[in-house]
Amino acid sequence: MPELPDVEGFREVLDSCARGKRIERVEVHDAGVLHGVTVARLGRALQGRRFAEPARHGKWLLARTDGPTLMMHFGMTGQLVCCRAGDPPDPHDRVVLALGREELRFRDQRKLQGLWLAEDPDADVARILHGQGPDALSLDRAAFKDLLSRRRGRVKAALTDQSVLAGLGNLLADEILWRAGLRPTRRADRLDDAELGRLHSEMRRTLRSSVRAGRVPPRRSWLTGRRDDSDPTCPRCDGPLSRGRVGGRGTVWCPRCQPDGS
DNA sequence: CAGATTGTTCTCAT
DNA sequence: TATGAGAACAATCT
Repeated sequence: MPELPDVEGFREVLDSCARGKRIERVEVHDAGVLHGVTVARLGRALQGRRFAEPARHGKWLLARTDGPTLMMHFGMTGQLVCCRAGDPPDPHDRVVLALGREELRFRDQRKLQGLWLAEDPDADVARILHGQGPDALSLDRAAFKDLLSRRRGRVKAALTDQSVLAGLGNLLADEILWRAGLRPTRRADRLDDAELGRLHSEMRRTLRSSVRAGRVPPRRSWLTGRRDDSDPTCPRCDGPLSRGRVGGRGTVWCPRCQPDGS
């Protein structure tokens, strides 16, 4: 689930639930989600700290405090939820930060990613985010075109490569390519200027609507709302959608609206 | 039971 | 050097 819009939603959860509040207690229910930090060290580093304004880069959420920064990555199934203290625990609540009346819970079924601690909020954040490309929402048209036109692989692979631009996942990439009318298997460096321009506009439009919805909305007018149908049809032309594998991920496209050649 | 899954990362091949 | 395929990771669901 978590792509840029979901993580932006978690950032809002963090902002409204935790900003300005003091971390009274750190409960680690499953140390398997901690990366490069022990339970004891995490507790010592966070206890007594106050949350500051959170930030996001791509799919990373940065929970800043008046001390270290807690960095979260949600993998495929992670979420950040704000509960009242004493709300019934979910079996997948891996880490709970008690804030007084509220609790911030890092909930994750599969534990593919998790929590990192940046004790030095400048150096460590930079180290952990090293290799991430620019955030997809902050990329202007010129920079986007420049980035994509240097990629010789498939355009979908470029869009979902976090080192090229950060934030797009499998659903968003398919949705954006469908809207732009581009086959996911097209080589990025063979897209012409108009196609790159379209791709950039559709990326921004799709991201904006998705951020508003807190996820890539499965509306029937979107590709995302059709991709799990047993015989999916294109919301635009009503023709059958194709399924395949691009860059190792399940990919859906419309053979009519997303032509093969250029 | 086999196969699939919205994320990342690593290895090996091209 | 850059890409791509496939596996691995974990825990389900179909």
